[in-house]
Parts: sequence; structure tokens; C-alpha cells
Amino acid sequence: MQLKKITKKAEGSARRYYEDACAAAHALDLFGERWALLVMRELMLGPKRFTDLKADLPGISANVLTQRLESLEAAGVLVRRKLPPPASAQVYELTPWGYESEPIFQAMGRWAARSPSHDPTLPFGSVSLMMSMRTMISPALAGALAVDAEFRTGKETFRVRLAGGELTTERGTVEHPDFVLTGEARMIAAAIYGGQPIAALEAAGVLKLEGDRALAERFIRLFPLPPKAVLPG
Amino acid sequence: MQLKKITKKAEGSARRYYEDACAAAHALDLFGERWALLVMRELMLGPKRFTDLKADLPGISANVLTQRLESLEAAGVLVRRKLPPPASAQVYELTPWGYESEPIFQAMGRWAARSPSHDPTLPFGSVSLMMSMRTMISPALAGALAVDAEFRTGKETFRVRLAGGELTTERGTVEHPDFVLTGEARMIAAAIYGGQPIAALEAAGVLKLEGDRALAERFIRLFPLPPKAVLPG
DNA sequence: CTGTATCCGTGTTGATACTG
DNA sequence: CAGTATCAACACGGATACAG
Repeated sequence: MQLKKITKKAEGSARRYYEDACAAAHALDLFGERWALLVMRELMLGPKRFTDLKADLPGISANVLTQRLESLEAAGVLVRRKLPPPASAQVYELTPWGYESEPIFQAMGRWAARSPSHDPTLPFGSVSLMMSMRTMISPALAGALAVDAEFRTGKETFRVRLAGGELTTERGTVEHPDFVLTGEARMIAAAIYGGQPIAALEAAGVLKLEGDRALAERFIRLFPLPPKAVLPG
Repeated sequence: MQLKKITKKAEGSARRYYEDACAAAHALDLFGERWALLVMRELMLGPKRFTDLKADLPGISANVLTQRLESLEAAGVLVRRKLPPPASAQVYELTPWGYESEPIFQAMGRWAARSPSHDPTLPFGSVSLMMSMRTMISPALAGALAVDAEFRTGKETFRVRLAGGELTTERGTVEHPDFVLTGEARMIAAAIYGGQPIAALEAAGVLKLEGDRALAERFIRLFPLPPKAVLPG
């Protein structure tokens, strides 16, 4: 009787780690596998269910998502929670430390926005939109402007509040918003980052604005993109 | 005469990209493959040759290093340069935009230093040490302290200069250093991050200090580690 | 409906050996 | 020194089947 192939890796894939004390290398041990960081991104605005994660990460397969959720849970980045009845569904939620990874996304976003090969016309999720606004807001341009608005993308609604130069973006609604902007995330991005006037996008039927139009037009100019990097050669 | 196998992927491997306009996702398209970010890290303090990169990244294989250098060059992150004779060797050097990725390492380092699973006893390269000092320096603790020191790890020498709360770390020597610290990077790290007194490490024969001892002891206390994350459960 | 487990084809990764 | 060639292992993504 032959020895059974033990190579089968008893349990939980033996991932490859960098044997490096550098904390940045350790960060890659935690979220360096494909999709892991994007899973974290999708959870930055609050818990989600497996199916929503899968839907919001086009291209990921169920088994890969399962593995990443396991790894990230083992790393202490997220936890799986069972919502109390009647909504007794399972959700995945970042730990407090997991939420503190936001500066990583901001540093990566700021840098990669300058990449010569960055293509902003690709699909754009609503979490990415909200995170990017937090990254790109210019306190200098914002000054003392105060805004309390609602952004509605597809099936999600966000409260976007600017006060004291600080921008907060969270899931939820607003009692008496200054304005409400409705449309796909990529259309809102076209207004904010693409310089498209809101009116033009409305005329095209891809965006809808209700409320204080002047304030909205001013608000969407507060997010200047950094200049593209100039390459040698 | 048979048709030549075109499957060979005409040129430059057909990598998998996230189809995502999110700039952070694009950053992963640029350096999300295994080893890519660590290659960038090794170049953050100046150009290196293929063989040095390979030696400083234990575990990477030559073919993977070649691929990563090609990808990063195509992305505009680094360039290959031929040094002028007589030192006519080939080196790899970050572009100005490549150097601007430092905040990414800092954000990752700050966050991952709090990871419950971070193991600071693993091998520690000298570039990582210099980068981590720039990340972890506490301007509050530094105050108006001025230091001009030399750090010697293995075969490399670095100029470490603190002035006006700013820390610069670069390859090179110092004319009249306040002190010179010699030892493996991990031993210097043991002093700076592990709280080991320099004298103890000298007694163990793993570190050597020349010059202003009081200043050196004070200097190495300027790099407090962030507290470990407390996990639920 | 929500999530997990298993199979499978394919491509990527990495160790070793080898070449200009 | 600076890479290429080869090959084995494994990770990815898709499909499908299964469990609560």
C-alpha cells in the first residue's frame, strides 16, 4: 500500500509568506493575495454579505472569495457576524484595526491616480467613489463650505457631509439634504473627476440632480485630480 | 513547415488585471504581483543591480525578478540604466514618480506594525530599516534635536540626519558624524524598536557604537512603535 | 436564497540548471 | 553578471453540486 500523498496540504492552504520583518512586507502577507485588498475596500463603508461582495467584485469566483474571507478573518482584519433575527443573515465586517487601513487606500489611490496607464473609464463601484472622494477632497478649495447631500447609486444611498473642511461619506440617508445626486457611480465620477457639467450629464439622462444646483456644481469642483506623472523617455 | 506556436504570448505575459477604475485597484495592477512592491522598496534608496536585488530579496528567483523588472519598467515605475564606463554595469532605478510611492510604504508599515501576527524577529534588510525610521520617527519626541550619524550595516553605509524634526536617510557617508553605529540591520532594529540598550548589544558583540554615546541612546528612542491592535474575541 | 465544497482547465509562480 | 529554459507545483476562475 502506497504512502498517500501528504502534499495535499492538510488544511487551509499553506500560503507563501515573505520571510521579512519589514512591516510593509508583512502587510503584503496579510492582504497581498489577489482580491484581498479589494475585499477590504468593499467593506470600508460597513458590513456586507457574501453575495453582495461577490456582486461588487466582478470577476472574483466564489471559492476565491471564501478563501480571502478566511485569510482576512484569520489575520484579524475582519470578522464574520450573524445579524440578529429577523434579518439573520451572515455579514462580514472589518475590525476596528481593519478600518484603520484606510490610509493605505488613500496613499495607493493618490499615487496610482497619476499613473500614465490609469483608465478612469472602467467600471467604478460606489464604495470606490465614496472612498476616492475622501481621498481627493481639497481642504483648500473646500474652505468653510458646508454641504449635506445624498448620493444615490443604483441600490445604495450615501450621506455625504462636508463641514469644517472635513468630508464624511457613509451609507445612509439625509433628513433635509442640500441636494440629491442620483446616477451610476461612474456617472457621478464623470462629474467630479471628468469635469463633465452636471447639466450635460442630466441632458444625457445618466444623472439626476435635485435641490441646490449652484451648491452641487460648486461641490463637485472640490476634488482636483493630481497631475499625471511625466515619464523619462 | 509548421506554424510556429503563437500561444507563446507574443511578448510580456498577459497579466490579469482588475477591471476597475478605482485608483487603488490600478495600483494593484501595477505592483500587486508577488515581489513587485518589495522590488520597489529595495530601490527606494537608490539604484541597484540585478544581482544585488536578488541578494536583498531572499526567496525571489531570477526569472521572477526579471518579469517584475519588466512589468515595473513598462508601468513607468522604474528604468534600466547603463552606468557609464568604467563601471559599465546595468542598474535599475526608480523614476521620479516611482520614488513618490513612499507614502504607500509608510501607510502599509504603520498599519501592519500593529498586526497581531507581525514578527519583528525575521530577517530585516537595511533598506527596510532606513525606510522604517523615516516612517516611525516621532517629530514630537525629536523636538529640536539635531543628529548627523552614520549607520553601517554589512556592506552598506548610510547617512542619517535629523534636523528640524525632519529625518533624512540616504546611502553615503558623513564627514564628522556625531556617532557611528555598526551592525546588522536587525541588530540596529533591536536597539531602535526592540528597546534593547545599545550597551547590551555591544556586550553581546553584535553592535558597535563610536562617538557621542548619550546622543545615540537618545536618538534611538525617537521611534516609538504604534500599539498592537486589539482584536475582538 | 445564501454560502460552501469539489472538480478541472489554464496560467502563474518558483527552484534548478544552464547560457551569453 | 544578467539573465533564459525547463519543469513541477500551485493559484485562479468557471462550473457545478451540495448544505442551511
